[in-house]
Amino acid sequence: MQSGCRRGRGLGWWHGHIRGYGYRMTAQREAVLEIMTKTREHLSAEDIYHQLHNLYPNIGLTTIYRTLELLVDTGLVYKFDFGDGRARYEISEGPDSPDHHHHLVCTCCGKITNYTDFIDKERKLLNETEMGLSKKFNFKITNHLIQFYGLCEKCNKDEK
Amino acid sequence: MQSGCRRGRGLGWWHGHIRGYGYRMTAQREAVLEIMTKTREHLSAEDIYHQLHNLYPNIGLTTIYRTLELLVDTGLVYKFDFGDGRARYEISEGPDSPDHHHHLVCTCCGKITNYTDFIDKERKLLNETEMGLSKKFNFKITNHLIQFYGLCEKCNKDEK
DNA sequence: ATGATAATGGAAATCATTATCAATAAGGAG
DNA sequence: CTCCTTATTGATAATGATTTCCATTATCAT
Repeated sequence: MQSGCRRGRGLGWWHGHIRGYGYRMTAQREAVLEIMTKTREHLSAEDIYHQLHNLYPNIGLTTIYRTLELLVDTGLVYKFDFGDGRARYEISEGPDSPDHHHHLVCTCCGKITNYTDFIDKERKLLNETEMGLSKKFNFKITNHLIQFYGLCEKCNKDEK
Repeated sequence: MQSGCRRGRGLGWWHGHIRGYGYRMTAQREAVLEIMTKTREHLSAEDIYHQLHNLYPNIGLTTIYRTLELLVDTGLVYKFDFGDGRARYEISEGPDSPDHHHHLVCTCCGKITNYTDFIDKERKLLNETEMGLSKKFNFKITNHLIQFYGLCEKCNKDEK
């Protein structure tokens, strides 16, 4: 994939990105990114905190929050609200990446299912809509959110 | 419109709905609905609380929250998260109503703009997507959320 | 009108997220 | 490589929206 970009010192590909924004690279930020890139789950700040606590017993929850904010601001991470009262984060693949996906949220058990199907059609509609709305309302659209809610297979069965 | 349904006693059209779910009709619920139906704004629980405080000085914020939860559960009201740290509520017109709309959220000043354009195209795509996803993941979709984020006309100007 | 029970409201509790601030560490200059 | 400026960290306290508790009150079927 992008293995050709690896440097001898084992720096993550995100170093340049972070430094480019004028931020310093720290072990804590490294650690958070390490975790984010290795999972497809939708972690909360506390999830990350707990996972890191083994490796870095002294890392503070505050730092996790601050780091996540930074990562969201620089576009490395997406922040989501699935309605369970805490924010959830996921590494950004960019809206044009083939990995770009949206979410099905089970309103019963909270399970999140990623889907990539229909993304192309969605993207087409979204582009049209964004252009139309931008023009009509003079609204400069920078982002969008699509989410489906319902019952996952398991909860749907259990309900009967 | 639906004025033919009015009864002599001035009961809101929602009485039957609420009673139908086995809930009692109270002055407080009446009052919250009264406000919700008279505005196109996206009120928070506290907004409603303050607006009601003039008429019902003794109404409790707790009751507002409980009432809103009830109204959401019975489908009379939609609950939204526009990212400003508090839930916002809006009377439901039903996803098939001609008043059904989605939202543009200004990430700078928080302004919410309703739009009804493109809703038809959206609905078409959403239906297809919902059917496809339901089948593929055995996920029973009951609801969806679409939101656009960006800068409203004013904030976009001010930024320059 | 009466009684069973749902609903209310005020205060206290939760809980995710932020603010504060002294101590620490990153990284550019020399 | 070392020093120094300044961003970053982490422990703790604060915040603020939403919930929980529970004694009091109001609804409505009978």
